[in-house]
Amino acid sequence: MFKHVKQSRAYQDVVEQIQDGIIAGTLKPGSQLPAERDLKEQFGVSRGTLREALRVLEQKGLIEIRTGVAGGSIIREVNSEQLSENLGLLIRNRTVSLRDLAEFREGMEGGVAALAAQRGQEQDMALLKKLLTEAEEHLKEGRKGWDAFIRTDEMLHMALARMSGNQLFISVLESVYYNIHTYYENYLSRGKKILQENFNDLQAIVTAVTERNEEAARELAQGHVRRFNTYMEEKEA
Amino acid sequence: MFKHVKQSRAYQDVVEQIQDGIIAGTLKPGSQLPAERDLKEQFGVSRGTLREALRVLEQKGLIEIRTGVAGGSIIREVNSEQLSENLGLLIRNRTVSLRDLAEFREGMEGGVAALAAQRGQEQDMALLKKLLTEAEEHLKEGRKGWDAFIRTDEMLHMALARMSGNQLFISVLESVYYNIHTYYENYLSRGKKILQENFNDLQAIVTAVTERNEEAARELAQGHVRRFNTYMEEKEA
DNA sequence: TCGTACTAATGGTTAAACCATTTGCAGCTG
DNA sequence: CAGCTGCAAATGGTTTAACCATTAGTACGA
Repeated sequence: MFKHVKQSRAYQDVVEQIQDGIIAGTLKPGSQLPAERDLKEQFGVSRGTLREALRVLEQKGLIEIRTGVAGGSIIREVNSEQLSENLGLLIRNRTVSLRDLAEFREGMEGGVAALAAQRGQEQDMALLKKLLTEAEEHLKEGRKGWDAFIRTDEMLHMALARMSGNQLFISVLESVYYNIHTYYENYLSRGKKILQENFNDLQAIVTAVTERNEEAARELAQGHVRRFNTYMEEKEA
Repeated sequence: MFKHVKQSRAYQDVVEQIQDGIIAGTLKPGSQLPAERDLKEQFGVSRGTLREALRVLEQKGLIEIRTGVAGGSIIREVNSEQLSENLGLLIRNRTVSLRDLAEFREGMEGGVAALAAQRGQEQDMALLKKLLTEAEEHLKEGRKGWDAFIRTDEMLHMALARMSGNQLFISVLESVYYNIHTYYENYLSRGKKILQENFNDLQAIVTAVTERNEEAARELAQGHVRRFNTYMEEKEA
């Protein structure tokens, strides 16, 4: 439950002070920290120690460091980049398999679809229909449209996630998709028949969402993901 | 898709070389890197630069650094700690509401229960029953057993997550529970009647899991979480 | 008006020294 | 001999001071 205490590490103290400031809102995204030579005075540490702290904060995704005059440490808008990186590391160390990723996604897409049905605005619904039309067009293009279809499919899923209004779903699903595409691109299902089935699923989901039928959206999305996981696993074997 | 290239940063090069070694398996978990004063020679950089690289690797969770003779940088077994930290930062920074956390959890618990029903071993089932018995005892203790009941409830949910055999579920749920307890402890439902209902739900879920009834387990777990989210939201209002 | 070159601010790197922590061993003591 | 004490050495942690590299702004000249 608790993390081990590492004592007498000055840079850790610096990291925590800045991090707390960001979380508390004292340090707002976009604003700049003082220059290293100033900061080291304020913290009462050497520049080397301060820089180790800044490296840690950078790795956590909390700041971005630019060189040159008017450069320096800029507080970042927090995003899911670091989460993605860590997921990627886990995956590459074989701790997380394709099956794990897919199962995880299955767990979430149902909830996302239900929330999207509940909270989507008119403009969101319009976007869904637009993406659906795009997908259909890519499908008609035959083999050369397959990759584009898969991209559109993903955009549609991410649009649903954004409609859920839940940043956790958005960030985590972003990570999952990023890692699936980076490390398992080849296992994504292709082929006329299977993509047609995929499209039919999407159409049904979008219809349920636009009709604000939460339970139908949940069931359809879950079933859809589950079925396509099976296809991927067959391909993996 | 691609990350921005940051040029002329020597420490990044060091990070990548070591990280690649770990991923490729050349550097195995548990093994030690040479001392800083040796490493800096091998990489041809100064000690300060090398240390910035080590700080980054440490923050990524790839190495652990110990002081003293026989200390140094030890390659770590990759685990979910960093993922949890990132998720925690996202949660805190986005000022994610209790509702967001709860919805997210709702999305996952169903999948977890279904997988647990599918993959649980005999000993896992035994643990579930043991935890259920404990929970019942805490319930009988009245008001003073409430906190203990909630802990047991959480342990039961984590046991289910572990039974799923999916490291992603395990890591993410760990982080979600940790953050709920850290920031929303006061909103957790208490009271004789409500905890009794909670217990009944748990009993039903465990029964479904031990009978390997995936769909029942999924439905029960999802419904359970959803219902208790409503209670929490009422309390929040 | 445009472009070139200089200037200054800022992060990136280096070097050498010293501090702090930890392990293990030598030697002392009972 | 058993066990404690304290020192020595290895290793990470920190400091200092200097210099290199990159970049935005500015002054100046074609």
